[in-house]
Amino acid sequence: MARGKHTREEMKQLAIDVAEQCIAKHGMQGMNARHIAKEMGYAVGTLYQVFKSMDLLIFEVNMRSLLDLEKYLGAAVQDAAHCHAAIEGIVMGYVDYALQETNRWQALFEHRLPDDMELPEIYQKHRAQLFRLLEEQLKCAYPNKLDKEVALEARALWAGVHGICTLALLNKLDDDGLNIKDIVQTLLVRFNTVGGDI
Amino acid sequence: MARGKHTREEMKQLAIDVAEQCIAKHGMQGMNARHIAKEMGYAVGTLYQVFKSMDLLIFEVNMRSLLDLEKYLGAAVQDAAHCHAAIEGIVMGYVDYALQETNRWQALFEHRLPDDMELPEIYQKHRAQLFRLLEEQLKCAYPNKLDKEVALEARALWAGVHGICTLALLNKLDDDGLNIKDIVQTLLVRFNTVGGDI
DNA sequence: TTGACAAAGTGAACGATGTTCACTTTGCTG
DNA sequence: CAGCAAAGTGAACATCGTTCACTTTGTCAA
Repeated sequence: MARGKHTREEMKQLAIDVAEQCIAKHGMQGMNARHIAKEMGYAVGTLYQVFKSMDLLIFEVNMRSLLDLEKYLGAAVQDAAHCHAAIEGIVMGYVDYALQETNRWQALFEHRLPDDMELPEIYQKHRAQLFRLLEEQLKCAYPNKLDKEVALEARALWAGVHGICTLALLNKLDDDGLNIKDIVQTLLVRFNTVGGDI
Repeated sequence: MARGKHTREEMKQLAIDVAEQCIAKHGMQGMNARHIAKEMGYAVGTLYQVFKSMDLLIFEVNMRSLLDLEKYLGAAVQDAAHCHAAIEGIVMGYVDYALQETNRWQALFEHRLPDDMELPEIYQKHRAQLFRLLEEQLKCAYPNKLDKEVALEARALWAGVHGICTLALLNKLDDDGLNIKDIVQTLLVRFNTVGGDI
C-alpha cells in the first residue's frame, strides 16, 4: 500500500506547507504545480492525486490563513479590557495581518473557486465566526441597537477596514504621506469606538 | 503605408472596444489575445504591434472605466442640492456602478500592471480627481476640519464603500438577507452625512 | 511601368501554465 | 513467489501571452 515516506494526509499537509510558503514569498502568481511538486519531492501527477486542482490547494492555504486570522483576532479580544478596546483590537489586528502577511492575506480574498463548486461549509462557518467576533463587541458598544442593525454596522465596519487595506496595499488610495493606520483610526472614530460611548 | 481599413489609432480604439465588451460580458479571465484579434479581424501579431502586451490593453480598458466613473459621479454631484446629498450621490453612484458594471469595475481594481512599469501620470491624475470630488464635498460637510483630516475622512469613506462592494460582490460578507445598500447607508450615517449636519 | 523599399500584417512556434492518463514501480498478501 | 492494487511518474495536451521571420501591399523614384 503506502509506498513513500508520507501517508496521504501527510502529503496533503506537506503540499499545503509548500504552497503556503510559496504564496507568502512570491504571491499567488509565483506559485505553480510543477514547482510545488518538485519542492515536495514528488512528480506533478502525484500532487494531483492529493489535490484534484490547484484551486483546491490554494483554498486549503486560504483555509489556514482564515484560521490564523481567527486565532489572532480572537486573542486581541481576549486582551481587551472592554468592548471598545476589543473593537479597536480586532480592526487593528486585521490591518496588522494585512500589512505583515500581505501575500497570504491577498490570496485569501483574491482567490475565487471555479463557478461550478461551492464554498465548503467549514469555511463559511469560520468566516461567520470572524463576523460574530466583531458583532458581539459591537452589540456591547451599541446596547440600544437591534440585532439586524448591529449586523449592518459590523459589516460596514469590517468591509470598511478591508477596503482600506485593499486600496492601500495596492497603492490605489492616492495616499501621499497618509498613514494607513491613521485612515483606519478615522474610520474607527466614525464608529464611535474610540474615546467615549455612543 | 496604411494598408488595412484602419489607421493605427483606429485599431487601438477598436481593440479597446472589443476588449471592453469582452470584459463586460465574461470578466477579465474570459478575455484573451487570440479572441480579441479574431473579433477585430486581424491576426494576433497585428494586435501586438498596437499593444505591446495584454496588460497595456487591459489598462486602457480600465482607463475608460475610470473616466466613465468620473463622469458618472461628477453628474451625481451636479444633481445634488447640497454637499450631504452630493456625498450620498457619490457613494451610491459608486455602488450603482459596481453593481451594474460589475466586471468592468472588478477589472478596474483587480488588475495590476507588471512591477517593472509604473502607472501613467494621466491615470493617477484622474484617480486623484475622483478623490478630490469626494474631498470637496466632505470639506463642505466638515467645515471645521483641517485639510489633512478631511483627506483622511475621504479615504476612509471611499475605501469603506469600496470594501463593501468588494466583499458583497464576491459573496464574502456573509450577508444573508442583508442588502448591500443598507450596509452602505449604515456607513454613510456613521459619516454624519445623512440627515443633519455635523 | 517597374523595381525597390518600408510599413502592415501574418501565423507558426516558443515557453509557461493547469491538467490528464497510460504507464511503471512497489509493497503487500494469499 | 505470483499477482494485484495502490502509489508514483512524466510525457503529452490544451490554453495562455508573446515573439519574429516571413509575406503582402502600398508608395514612390527611376
